[in-house]
Amino acid sequence: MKKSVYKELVAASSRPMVLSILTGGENYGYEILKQVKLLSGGEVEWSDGMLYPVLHRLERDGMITGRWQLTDQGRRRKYYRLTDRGKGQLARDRAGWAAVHGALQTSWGGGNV
Amino acid sequence: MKKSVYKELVAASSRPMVLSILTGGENYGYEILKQVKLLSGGEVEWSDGMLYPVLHRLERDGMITGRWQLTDQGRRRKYYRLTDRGKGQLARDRAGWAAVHGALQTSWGGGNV
DNA sequence: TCATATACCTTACATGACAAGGTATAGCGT
DNA sequence: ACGCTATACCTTGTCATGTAAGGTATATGA
Repeated sequence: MKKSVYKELVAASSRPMVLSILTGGENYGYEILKQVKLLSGGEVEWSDGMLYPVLHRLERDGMITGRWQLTDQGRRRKYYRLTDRGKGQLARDRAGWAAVHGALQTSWGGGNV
Repeated sequence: MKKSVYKELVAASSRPMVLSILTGGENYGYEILKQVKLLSGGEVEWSDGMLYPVLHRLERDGMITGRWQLTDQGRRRKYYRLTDRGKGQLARDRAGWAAVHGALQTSWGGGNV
């Protein structure tokens, strides 16, 4: 597993990342895990033991809603969908991320790195 | 205090931000607090109760070294300086940040946000 | 005299990733 | 029939970290 990403960074990005992925339509945990890896070009790999609690919290807080579905192959999946509340949270998360990223960019550019 | 920045984001950015600020030369806690606010255009405001433990951890881990100094006005300050180890950590943090930021950018651009 | 700014520090509490474990089914090779 | 891998979900114990709230002390200006 790639370890360039420290855990605080995972914590900071998990909610906006999941919400953002769900703007592309319903999705389920195992697939989201693969999406994250794909979106980062293989740089970011989440553990499932971290993702499922994230999904449960988001559902508990009304950011997403889940429904169980059985595939033709006989596997059970829990599909999640973004709520209006989740869309609002995503917008706030993006704003926060932009603020911090901007400050880091400025300090990186301004310093003699 | 501005609250667009959730605490996980503070946790993810505190180390690279402090290390980055110290690439500009020696600095002390109270001034770093003001630098962060300045660098973010007022968007990010850290509490001092969060910063001091960060500085202590960084010093404990050999990323920075501190020395006490008395100003002409009779105030005591603890000035911190970046170590080689700290420079290496900053490089890794920047790489991790870039990976996650890239993934978020892709998901934001790819989704119908 | 009193409020504000400077400048540092600590503790109780809640949150969240990580490691490690678990359950169960499908598909493949031998 | 057996074992291995992938799919697909879940939980628990431990550790790290921000927040809120408190503390100490000095300088400056109204």
